[in-house]
Amino acid sequence: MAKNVITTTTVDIDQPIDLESTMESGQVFRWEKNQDWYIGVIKRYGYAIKQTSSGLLVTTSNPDKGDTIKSISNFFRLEDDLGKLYTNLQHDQVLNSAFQRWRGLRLIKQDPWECLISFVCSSVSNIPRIKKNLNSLAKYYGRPIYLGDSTVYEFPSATQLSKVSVHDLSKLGFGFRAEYIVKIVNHELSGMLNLQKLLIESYATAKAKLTELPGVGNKIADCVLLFALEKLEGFPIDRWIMRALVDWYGHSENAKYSNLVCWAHKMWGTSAGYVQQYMYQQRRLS
DNA sequence: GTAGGCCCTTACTT
DNA sequence: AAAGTAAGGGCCT
Repeated sequence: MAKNVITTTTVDIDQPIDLESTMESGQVFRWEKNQDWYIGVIKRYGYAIKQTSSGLLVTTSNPDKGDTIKSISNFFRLEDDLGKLYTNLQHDQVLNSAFQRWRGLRLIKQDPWECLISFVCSSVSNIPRIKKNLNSLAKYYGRPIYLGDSTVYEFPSATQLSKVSVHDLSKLGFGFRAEYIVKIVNHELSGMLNLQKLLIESYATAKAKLTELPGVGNKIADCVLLFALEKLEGFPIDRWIMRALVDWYGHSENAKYSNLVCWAHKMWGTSAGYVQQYMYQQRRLS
């Protein structure tokens, strides 16, 4: 038997979905574009995904068709009703134009561990460098997955990263983030950190836990909360969102992070996360 | 509580 | 080519 058996599945989708803007919206770093396909990993399997008129075409190493559909639906949060979001907030001119420009941009539900490490890497970094860092980790410490002609890598668990030293990571170009990552791996290994448990905690409780970790402050915690821990009120404020809040909503440049998040929650409640994603895309790419 | 210096490099611009 | 700067923050004082 060949080890790289792949199957192809059509996933029909009745929700707005734009694969490209979703994959290029700074949520994930390890999905590579090849022609019309995005290639990456979800849990234990490799996937190549292409947008079609009726939804997505998916080629995968996952042998179970039903599980493939479930995984894809889960990953793209197809349970979220974007049409409703667009209607509910269409009175806001800023958001309304972002909704139209980026229609189908969706939040992604990622693996919490990879998400945490990814955003610790993102601190004062840039996209190409973050990608390089994460791909190094995956390639050197993760399990390879064969998907047709391409090889992708499962993101290494804390156990798989247990022997990684600050020196190793420094050589891979992590800079001052190397120390954070080694410490976070140890937190996870010691059981002091339990990301799965945070899935069922409240936003506030989970955020308090995350910000105890070295290298994780307000912003990075919000990224993990929103992109992986299913806290849709998560409202990460990076430079781009800050500029948007100042330019479009009249906030002061030195407004406090937590006050801004509070304001966002009053404005948008549990839609704050989606609002943030559209604002980010609009401010950064338009 | 909070302003400023510092952290390690890389990618990209002048 | 060399120098400068921005890059999806966080920590410590």
